[in-house]
Amino acid sequence: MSRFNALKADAHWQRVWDERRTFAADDASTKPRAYVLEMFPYPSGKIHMGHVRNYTMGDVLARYRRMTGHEVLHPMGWDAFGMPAENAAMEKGVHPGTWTRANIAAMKAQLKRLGFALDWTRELATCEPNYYGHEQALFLDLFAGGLVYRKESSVNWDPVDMTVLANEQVIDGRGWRSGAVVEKRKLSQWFLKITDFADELLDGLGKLEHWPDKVRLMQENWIGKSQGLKFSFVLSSPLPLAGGVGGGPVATDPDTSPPPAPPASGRGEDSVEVFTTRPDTIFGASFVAVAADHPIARALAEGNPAAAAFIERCKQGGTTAAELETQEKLGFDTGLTAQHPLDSSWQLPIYIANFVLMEYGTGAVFGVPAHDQRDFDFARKYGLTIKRVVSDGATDEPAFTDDEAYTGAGTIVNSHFLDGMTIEDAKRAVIDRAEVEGWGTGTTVFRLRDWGVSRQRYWGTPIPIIHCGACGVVPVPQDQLPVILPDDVSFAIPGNPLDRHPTWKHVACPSCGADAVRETDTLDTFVDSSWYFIRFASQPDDQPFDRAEAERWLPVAQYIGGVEHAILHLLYARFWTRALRHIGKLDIAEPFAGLFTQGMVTHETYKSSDGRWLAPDDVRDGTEIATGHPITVGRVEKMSKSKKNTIDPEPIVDQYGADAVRWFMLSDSPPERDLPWSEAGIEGSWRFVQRLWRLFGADIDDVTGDDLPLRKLAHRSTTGVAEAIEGLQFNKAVALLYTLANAIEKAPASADRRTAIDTLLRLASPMVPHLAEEAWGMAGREGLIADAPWPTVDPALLVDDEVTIAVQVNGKLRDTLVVAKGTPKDVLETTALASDKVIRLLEGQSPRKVIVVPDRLVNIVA
RNA sequence: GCGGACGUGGCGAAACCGGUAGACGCAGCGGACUUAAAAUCCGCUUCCCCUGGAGUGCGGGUUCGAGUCCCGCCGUCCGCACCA
Repeated sequence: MSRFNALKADAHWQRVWDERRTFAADDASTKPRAYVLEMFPYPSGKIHMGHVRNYTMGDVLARYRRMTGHEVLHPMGWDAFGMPAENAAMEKGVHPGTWTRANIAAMKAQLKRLGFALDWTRELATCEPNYYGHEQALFLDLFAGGLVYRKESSVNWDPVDMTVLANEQVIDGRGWRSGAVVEKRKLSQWFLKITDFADELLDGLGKLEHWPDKVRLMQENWIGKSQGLKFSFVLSSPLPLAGGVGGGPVATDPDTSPPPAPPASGRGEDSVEVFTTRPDTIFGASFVAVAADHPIARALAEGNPAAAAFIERCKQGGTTAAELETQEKLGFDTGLTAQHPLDSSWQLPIYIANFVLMEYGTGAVFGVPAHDQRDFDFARKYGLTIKRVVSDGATDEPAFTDDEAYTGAGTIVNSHFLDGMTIEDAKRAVIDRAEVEGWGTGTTVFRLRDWGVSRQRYWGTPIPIIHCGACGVVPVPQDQLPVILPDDVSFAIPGNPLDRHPTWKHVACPSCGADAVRETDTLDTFVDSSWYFIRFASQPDDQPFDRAEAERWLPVAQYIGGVEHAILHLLYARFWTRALRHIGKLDIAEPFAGLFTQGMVTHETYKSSDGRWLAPDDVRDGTEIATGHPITVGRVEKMSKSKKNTIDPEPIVDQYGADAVRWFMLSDSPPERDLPWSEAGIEGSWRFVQRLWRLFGADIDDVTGDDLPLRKLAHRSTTGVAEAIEGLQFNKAVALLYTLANAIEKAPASADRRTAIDTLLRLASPMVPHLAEEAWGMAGREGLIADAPWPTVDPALLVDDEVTIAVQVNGKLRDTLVVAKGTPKDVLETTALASDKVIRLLEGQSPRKVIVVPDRLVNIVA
């Protein structure tokens, strides 16, 4: 019998699936629906092993759901805007669109070769006007709904590339591409009001039962809800102001919508507002500190060179983790003092401090050195009072002699009316009193910031806004959408080609007809990926989606992707979905009912004798092929170009076929953990594919006879594999299939064996679909196995009538008994005590105690 | 610093509610077939001082019984990070 010819079979069945549109989802179907989605790829040009693993997992689930009678939506598209296309344009002189579309074509061909059960009729690319035009419409809907605003904000500016960089693109203070020192610049940026949904997004996490705890926790921390007290200290002397500092820390653009945040300096120029989560320690305060860019600091700097110099110094501080770790707490005594809200005779010094962040809370804090480590360090350095107000039970003395701050539980002391209270009670008491007396309010503060979506880039969705000298910000009218990116752009010089395009940005104001200019910023590509799963579910020409149609598919039943998207993408998509609900476009709260984050594909790393990284192809039998020198084998790490330990899937598919690659992706490692790629592993997968082929191809006509144990195993395997796939435990499903295949190979010919082979074929078909179709066709079966049902299970065959009982003496295994299931306790005990080994161990003594667990074990305590 | 996850053979890993630790795969070893090799098939494969003993990172505890539960360490990885 011949080998399984994967190359031939793969191509054949992929064509058949395509021609028959086997995996096109039917919107009109009455079957239960299952929306299975993997995170769509960025079209970099080539798929990598991570894609293969991700899409194989989704594919097995999608194919399994089809077999269990679901109408499955399993689409694929392209997250096609983004910087790499512009970089390619700059480096190779190719248009970003040309580059991107060629990459899409290449990657689509690669994906097709893996035989994924995808509905290609719904393919979309975010860089096409028929996608981003609808996104512009949604953006304007959100704008009309009050969820979009514009304000000036500080950005990372690369002065060489003349563009804004994301925080992730700033490495040690320099642009990742240009290497230029990044500047902070104030630019007018568009923001989405994700903070309006902070509480909702946080609460919603609790209902996402089918999400990994890890991701929920990460989002919870990211949203960062803190409850406490916001209150004002009255300044003891008026600020030496030159014309006033204005309302808040952030000067607002004249043409903006109202910014959501109230001015941070509270009641005006004669007070400083602070936020604290520890109002219970209010009597332990010994100073007030404001951020370097706080209005008070800025006002002071105008007339005080020393203050100005200090603020400059703060700004130079590094922002990397390591720098923050070691950076000294620095303060500048302003000479100003603030009056304690509960004691008008108590004056606290006001410092400008480098550890206070303008972005969080009110940009000002009060310091309680005894019970906050940072305040403690600061107080030690500047000789400020350290007063105990929380007792750990050891002492109540106000003099605090410990070496570090005490942040644990305890009783409030040295605090007037709070004395004797617990921390929680004291918090409540101070907030109540502040609210009654009117100097503060109980407040919730979030770490989450509004989402800045402006990017000074060409290859993105144009923000559909027109700036008119007379009318201000004017949305592009719906009938003028989409705002299409011009094709005739040049990347010869840095900066945003849209901004310097000769004609594109010049338009008549839709409102008054005067000369006006388009917004030349484009949207963050995370906007594109915040709603693509809705467009997959419904894609009419005249609107972003049909509400009823989308609601029939959504939410996504199972979403699968990398954990690197745990926060940004998944939080933005959750926000966008809730924002659409808020404006009445779609009544879905959570876009992804189930989430699974898969592990990476890893590989050994190799280094030459002189320390160069070597690719797996450069290495054979512990030596470098080119030089013959011995190599060192390094850790197993994530595949990366820099360490040269990548394996390109394409030649692997050429050599072993899609099914062997798919099988390998599912074998051995639990899907959420890393999968170490190995040559031996793919060889093993290939051998198993061939073994299956031999099993399926054997002559099995006209055999009769029973094989009850095998029949039972086939039924047990069917439930086992089903449970494993539903739980996304593909490694367990694979192990069960090996076990079943092993048993079938060993079993003599019988009718049960023939049926077991059919069962194995169906159970394995989601994983090795090409082989399964080929075997199915060869056996002369009707239609496609892709359309065949999952085997039915006879529950009676799942129970064993014989069980093996463990016989322990003092908890150690000494013997086993095979007895009928349900054998009564006393019989088990008698049988166990009659065991030769037990008799020998007991040495004639009678047991002190015997524990019997029916169908499980007998433990004899001697 | 804060938060979290994880530590089981040479390797990837299983082990349900506390009940026979190591299923399944890889690698390895022995054998069959072959002129030979590949492929395939059969068997072995946690360790040791092997009629027995030890063993799930280390040290304690609870229990008739602990990989699983509790306490304390050690280590690895991940996320956030001057968050008031």
